[in-house]
Amino acid sequence: MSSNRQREILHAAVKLFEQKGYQATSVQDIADAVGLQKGSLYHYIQSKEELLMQIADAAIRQFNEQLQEILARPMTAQEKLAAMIRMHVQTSIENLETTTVLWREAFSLGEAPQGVIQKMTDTYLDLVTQILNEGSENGEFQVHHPRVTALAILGACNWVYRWYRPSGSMNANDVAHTFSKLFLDGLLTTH
Amino acid sequence: MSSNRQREILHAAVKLFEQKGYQATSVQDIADAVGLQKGSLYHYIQSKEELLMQIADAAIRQFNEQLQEILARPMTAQEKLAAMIRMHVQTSIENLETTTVLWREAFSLGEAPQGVIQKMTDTYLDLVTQILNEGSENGEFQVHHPRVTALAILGACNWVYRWYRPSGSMNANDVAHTFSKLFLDGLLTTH
Amino acid sequence: MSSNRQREILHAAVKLFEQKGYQATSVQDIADAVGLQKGSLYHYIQSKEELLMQIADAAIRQFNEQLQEILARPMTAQEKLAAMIRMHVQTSIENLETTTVLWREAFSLGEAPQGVIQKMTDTYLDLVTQILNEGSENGEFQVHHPRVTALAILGACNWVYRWYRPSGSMNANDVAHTFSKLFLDGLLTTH
Amino acid sequence: MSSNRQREILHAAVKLFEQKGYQATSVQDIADAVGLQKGSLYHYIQSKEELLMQIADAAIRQFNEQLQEILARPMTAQEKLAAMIRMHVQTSIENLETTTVLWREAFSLGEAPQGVIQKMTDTYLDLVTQILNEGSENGEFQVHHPRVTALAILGACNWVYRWYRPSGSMNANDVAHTFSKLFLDGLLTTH
DNA sequence: TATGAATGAGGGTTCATTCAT
DNA sequence: CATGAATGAACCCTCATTCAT
Repeated sequence: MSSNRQREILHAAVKLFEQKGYQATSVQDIADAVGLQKGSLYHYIQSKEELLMQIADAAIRQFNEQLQEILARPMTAQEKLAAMIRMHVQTSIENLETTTVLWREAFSLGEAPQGVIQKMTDTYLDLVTQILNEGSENGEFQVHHPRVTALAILGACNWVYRWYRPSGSMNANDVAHTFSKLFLDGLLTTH
Repeated sequence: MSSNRQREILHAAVKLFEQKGYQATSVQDIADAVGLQKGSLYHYIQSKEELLMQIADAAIRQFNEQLQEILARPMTAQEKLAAMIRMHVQTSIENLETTTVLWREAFSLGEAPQGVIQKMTDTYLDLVTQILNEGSENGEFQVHHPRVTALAILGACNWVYRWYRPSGSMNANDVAHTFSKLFLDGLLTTH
Repeated sequence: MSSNRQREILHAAVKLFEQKGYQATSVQDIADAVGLQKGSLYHYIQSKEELLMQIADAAIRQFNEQLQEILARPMTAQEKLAAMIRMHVQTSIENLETTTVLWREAFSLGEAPQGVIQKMTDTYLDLVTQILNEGSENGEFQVHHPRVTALAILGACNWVYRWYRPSGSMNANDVAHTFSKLFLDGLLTTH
Repeated sequence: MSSNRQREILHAAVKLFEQKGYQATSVQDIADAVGLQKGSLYHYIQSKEELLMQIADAAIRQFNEQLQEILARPMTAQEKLAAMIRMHVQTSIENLETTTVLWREAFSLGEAPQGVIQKMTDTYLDLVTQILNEGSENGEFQVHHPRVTALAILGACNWVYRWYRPSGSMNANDVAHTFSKLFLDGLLTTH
């Protein structure tokens, strides 16, 4: 179904969308990157927007699937949260280009496809909130406002694409560890 | 200097850039919004990009100035951090459109203006990091990695524009309070 | 009639038309050069095209008037031709900007004003041809085809604006002398 | 490489640039002339300016190449000069539109492309000057100032596009002959 | 006299997409 | 499968000119 060429094109699109932005990337740019003529691209894609949609969909889908797996494992809430953070940061960093496109460019999608992405993002938020509620209920966590707390954690994680550089001294584990400590223990020394 | 019309135009641009995105907003759209001919706009602006730059510049500048004020006040580190979070969330929410344009659209700027914005954003990060270092040094905080921690806090705060809706039940204070509790106390009940 | 301001404007226009060309010079450029607003210029001029017309008209008119004077003087044909060449080269060089505008930019005029300039140019050609005919009739000259010969002489003279630089080592007299020798004596040593 | 359409477009551009001038000719005009949409032109050209450059470049190049050929032939200086004049006048007249664009419109080019044309024009001048020097050295010519003399001859020849009309009674040979006589023998009967 | 806001038409260029070959 | 010609709408921006103040 998804031929080599199609994967090539998708990959080129990710790279270009990340570098120049979706709108600033022309179909010609993508064609050049895979060594095809502009017109020939349309044997493989339906539209430029569909390309963006595929990238964003695959990206958010991966986050969701991995989180589902974590939730299915028998762990305490705090272990689940730490695992979620590690997974999220790691995935973001390992697929920095894709993640960038997801969070920065998906806004350029039309209403309908954007709604699809939004729905999956909402689901993801629900799952994270669920971890917090679980910890709250079993006494592990004190959560002031689960949904907003989940949004805070997700905000921190999803902001990573904006500052993380592979050339820097930190790896994904370092970042995840710092995040986990912050969210679980807080900053204060006096508890 | 900044006439009524200029402010009108800026305001219309903020609104349109927030609604449709910078690239999808045409100069014609802005002209229509203020009741001018397309060409007439150019009595007030130099270019569409300059308009975006002005918006982004004013936005990040306001964040910086307010944070400077907070830092100048005689408070403990944890008070400063709470104040910073409250200010940041409140400003983001009160100027939701402007903030959205700042974080979502500034990427469309050319290299040079984007660099200016980036520099101010970096300064802001430095100031927040400074609060953490201060708290760390005087024993108030235990900070695993100050810079990454600052980025986590900023990520959470800057993500607000993506989910906050004025029509919802939460106000800025509610959000800020939840954020502060999370970052200061952490989630764990067992300390 | 022609106030100081009007002369100022004309002068600025000549300078700008010479430097950037008529079409590439905006009314704003001229306004800037004289320290007025674009709109204020129209108290002094009727249109940008009229400015060009005035410059071209004055330029060709001066050539014609000076040639008339020469023709009225009691001289041999060869003296008249030499005088004409000296006058033409000198005037071209002394008013290099104006002359440049005349020959290079007048084409941008509309049909009617261009016709006026053309008529005066034709008259000038007639007067030069007349010198040649005079010399031919009285035996001073051997002229193969008076009109074409006149056009050759005028071509040489009118080309001067394209290569003459005041910073060079030649002055108008040097050029005129070389031209006269060429046209009167020819290049051949064997006569 | 240069398809039919490309030649068609070039030809239409020459015609329009000659008739209306480069600046007054819109891309729309050219598109209309070849029966394409404005945007479709850009499959064949890079820009309007590039079109002008191509025309001017080809024109001056042809003059240079033909002069090189003449210089390579074993002839006396006076024969070379006569041949140069004949070639120049003939080429100018046979390609009257192209020649007109070269001398009248190339000024509208940007600095860089204009410099390229200028360099080739300078080379041409050098070659003509070389003929004069040759004749001067071998005693055929008496040349007062070789470079200025060459400029006079070129001025006369390059002015042709401004007055020659194919509908007139003169052909290229007539003009060339008159020019040659003038430059070689001069006007005076008394030598 | 001088301003500067406003016009309105036009400028060159880009681009996602289609389609006959 | 691949091409590349063609579309047609939209893009940002410029500019000579007018006119109320």
